[in-house]
Amino acid sequence: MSTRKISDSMVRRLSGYLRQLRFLAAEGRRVVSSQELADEAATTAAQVRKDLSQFGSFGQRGRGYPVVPLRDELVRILGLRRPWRACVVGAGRLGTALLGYEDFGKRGFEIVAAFDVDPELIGKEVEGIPVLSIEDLESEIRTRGIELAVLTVPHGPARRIADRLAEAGVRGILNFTPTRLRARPGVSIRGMDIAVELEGLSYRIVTGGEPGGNGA
Amino acid sequence: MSTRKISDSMVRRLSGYLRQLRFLAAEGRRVVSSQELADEAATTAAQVRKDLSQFGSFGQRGRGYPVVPLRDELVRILGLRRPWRACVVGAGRLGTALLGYEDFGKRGFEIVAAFDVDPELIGKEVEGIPVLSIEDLESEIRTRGIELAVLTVPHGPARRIADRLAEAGVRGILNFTPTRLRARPGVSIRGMDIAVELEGLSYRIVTGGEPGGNGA
DNA sequence: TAGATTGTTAATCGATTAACAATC
DNA sequence: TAGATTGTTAATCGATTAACAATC
Repeated sequence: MSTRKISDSMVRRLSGYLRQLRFLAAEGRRVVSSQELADEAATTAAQVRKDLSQFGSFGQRGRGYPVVPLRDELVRILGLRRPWRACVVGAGRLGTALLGYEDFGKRGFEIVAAFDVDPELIGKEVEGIPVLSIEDLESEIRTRGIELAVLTVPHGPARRIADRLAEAGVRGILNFTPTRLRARPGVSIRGMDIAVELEGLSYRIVTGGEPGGNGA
Repeated sequence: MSTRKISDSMVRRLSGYLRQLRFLAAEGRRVVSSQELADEAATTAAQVRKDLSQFGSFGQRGRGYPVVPLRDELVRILGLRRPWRACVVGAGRLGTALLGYEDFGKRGFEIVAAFDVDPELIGKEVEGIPVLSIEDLESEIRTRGIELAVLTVPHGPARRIADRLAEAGVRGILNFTPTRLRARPGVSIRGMDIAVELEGLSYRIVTGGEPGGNGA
């Protein structure tokens, strides 16, 4: 199964191809060229072909790539054939906003619970999702089969809660806190650090460059 | 002034060093080694020294880097000496959550306005920030001297609004929408794409790797 | 002085780009 | 067949790592 090492930037590009393929499939398109995929994902046709060829030969020379089979292939590669069970930890403003983020479902991520410390919230539902006590974090994660966590707690408890999530068997954490989490074996971490991105924008602007970084 | 080309990943590391330097300065620490900065920013001591040496010689051999001067140097390099005037476009759940995100101010970004289409919201204040009509986007941006925009509108209008922001003279856009914005000369763009990051997590988990990507 | 740690050069590694034969 | 476009190899480019002389 051709397992080279795949860089983060390549995985991001694969997400971009998948998004475009889903769009084209919905429109009924049958075939797409590497050039067209490249345009949407802000890369080059050569890069698209190189990326895809890591996993097999999905296209037809002279014709392009068949939309639906390639989409399904990318869904398989990215591990999205079945939905992931996820929770939001921290039902504050940001957490609540994310509970209502409808694209989660569309993209294969099912939010099954939220956790918070606030007694006012615990036991209620927000956006149709039950808010549970963070005291029961470990047991609820186990009984509900939760695999991913979106972390939106304050800086103070962030590390400790990340440790508890790892302990409870969560496989991945999407970290919206301004806290750098230390790596834990068996747990993948992705950071969404607003301050870091804003500082990146600031740097690009003052140096007069618009190498827009990722273009997402 | 040493102007090599600086990669996005390097700018992200610089943000990480800055964060740690601010923390150390608040604690009263005088000196820090490349090794200590590396530990916090999830990189290596050699990388830290290489990164910093792009901009000058800030350390003392045998002693390390002086905390406050290096912090100030990074503030200067990243363009953070004066605060950036920013707005949030789209005062829905996510936009509102971001309006209350206190770290903006601490890190040198001042939110001076929000924009929305909802007549219920227009004219009110949310988190002490005035919500203005998106009809007045261009004029308000100009009169209020807004330089950055945080985009949290739905997919539908995202491209058009990004174009209007660019037209009105905004220098940078932090894009929380699931829409890929096309580059515009003079406007830097950073994407915070939740779906892309979740798919990245998914891939890392199914391939059993925890090369946690960024660790933010 | 002896120990520590930077700044910088050279070596390595990995990712991107270019080119083109294969083939639809 | 002629034109288009992939898959793949080779060339280029850039980023990271290692090593060590300089020097505090």
